[in-house]
Amino acid sequence: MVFIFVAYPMTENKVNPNVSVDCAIFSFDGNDLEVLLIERMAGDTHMEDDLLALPGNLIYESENLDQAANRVLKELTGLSDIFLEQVYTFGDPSRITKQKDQDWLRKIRAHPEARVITVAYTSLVKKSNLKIMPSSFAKTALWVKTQEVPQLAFDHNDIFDKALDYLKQKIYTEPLGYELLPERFTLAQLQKLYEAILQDNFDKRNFRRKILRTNFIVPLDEKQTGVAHKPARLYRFDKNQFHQI
Amino acid sequence: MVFIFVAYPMTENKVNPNVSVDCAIFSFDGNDLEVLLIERMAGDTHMEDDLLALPGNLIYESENLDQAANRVLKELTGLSDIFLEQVYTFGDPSRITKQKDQDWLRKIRAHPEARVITVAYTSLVKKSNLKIMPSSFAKTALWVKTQEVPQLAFDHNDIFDKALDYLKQKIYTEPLGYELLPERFTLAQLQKLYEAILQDNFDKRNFRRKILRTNFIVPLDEKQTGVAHKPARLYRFDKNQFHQI
DNA sequence: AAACTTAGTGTATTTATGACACATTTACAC
DNA sequence: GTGTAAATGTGTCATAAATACACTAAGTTT
Repeated sequence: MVFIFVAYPMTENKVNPNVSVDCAIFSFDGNDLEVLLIERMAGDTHMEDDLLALPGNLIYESENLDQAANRVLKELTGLSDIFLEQVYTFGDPSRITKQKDQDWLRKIRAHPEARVITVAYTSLVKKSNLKIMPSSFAKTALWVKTQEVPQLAFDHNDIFDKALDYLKQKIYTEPLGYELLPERFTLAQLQKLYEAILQDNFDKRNFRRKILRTNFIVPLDEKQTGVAHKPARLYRFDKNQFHQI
Repeated sequence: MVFIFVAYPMTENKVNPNVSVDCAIFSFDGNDLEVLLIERMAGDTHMEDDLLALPGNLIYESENLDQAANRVLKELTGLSDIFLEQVYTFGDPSRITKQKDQDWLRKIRAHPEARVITVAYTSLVKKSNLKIMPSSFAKTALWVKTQEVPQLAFDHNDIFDKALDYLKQKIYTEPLGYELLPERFTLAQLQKLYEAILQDNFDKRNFRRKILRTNFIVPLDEKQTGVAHKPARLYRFDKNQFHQI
């Protein structure tokens, strides 16, 4: 039997050296869905006119995939304590064909030519709670409206699409707004969120009837203040209720 | 920087040496859902009282994940030309804790202690079309009713559960029966299939009305023959129709 | 010809959906 | 302080879908 020898630094994963995780993190600005992207860096070298990317990196040998996703997201963006869910795994040998991706990998990876298999994760977060602190090879992290996502690194556009599909499925059976809206919110805000995710428009009266029937939101004895029109009643989520819209 | 050296035979995947695929293949015997399992073998050595497993094996360096799933399934069971869909990826470092799994890996793998990350695939097949021909390390391949699945190798019970959940979701939006029933079938057969997948019972009249409204099955001018009761009308699928039940 | 077995069908009630318009409450400008 | 702008909040009707429910029909077997 013929053997070849490959060298790995101790700090790397020698068992699954080319498995990564990528995170599609969504937020809502009141009107549009947004996704968190990073500008990547190669050491100290600035990459001129580089592609934006979803935050992601290789996994460690001793951690499971969920842990890897949480760690990598934190390292690149500073976000932690986020409930990440697995979406899909991408492993096509041709994932890495763009010149800019190859240039970047050559500067940062021990095996830049290797096919990397990546497990995609997604989550929803309230922007207001967050201070984004890019580090590791992320020069900056920024929110981009989902309608305005440009060409991304690697196959990250495919990953982004898959994550959005996952969201659309999920909103039918789970009260997703909990992660995206402030603690107290109006029904108009909730409706805009559903419209942003499902890419549709609903009749206000019908939407309210349907959403209130589910019991997963409860009315409060409070109103908006400081708005130049009739103030809307505020609601909160009841996490113990399940629903099906 | 400290380097360690690891040896790999040329025929192995040195880039992603511990990534595998596992397949949960379902069939329907007219009453129950069944899943395809293998008895594994270590070279020529019979493993006494071993656990059954889902067919699965390591991927090659040059193939994508879908291709790997198709190849592995064919090598272990002889099944080919099957539409396999990705379900979920399992990568917990503790996936391989059962003694019998460790014994088996030691006999068959270059790196038996390595954490293997596995991508789960699923598909539906008509048993009638198939000749199952176990080979590679599968000693036998057998159909087991989903209600009677025993403890399996590795975390294959988790994989099986996830694949079944995937099926349940899918039957609401796609005419799954196409892959599981004979070309011409009765509405009673179709109903039993839905009941088997969704683990529920439906009223005959209501089921018929609902399923016929979708237009994805079309009535034929033929009847069952050789049954000791009123023969049922036969139907076939119209693959061009989509539905939502 | 009687018994057995599964096929095939209709109706009434309740619940959900979709379409649609106007008065109410606040802030602000004048 | 009156008028205007802006978004809130609400009800009904028509249609469609879901649910619950029981008997006759058409074959085979004995």
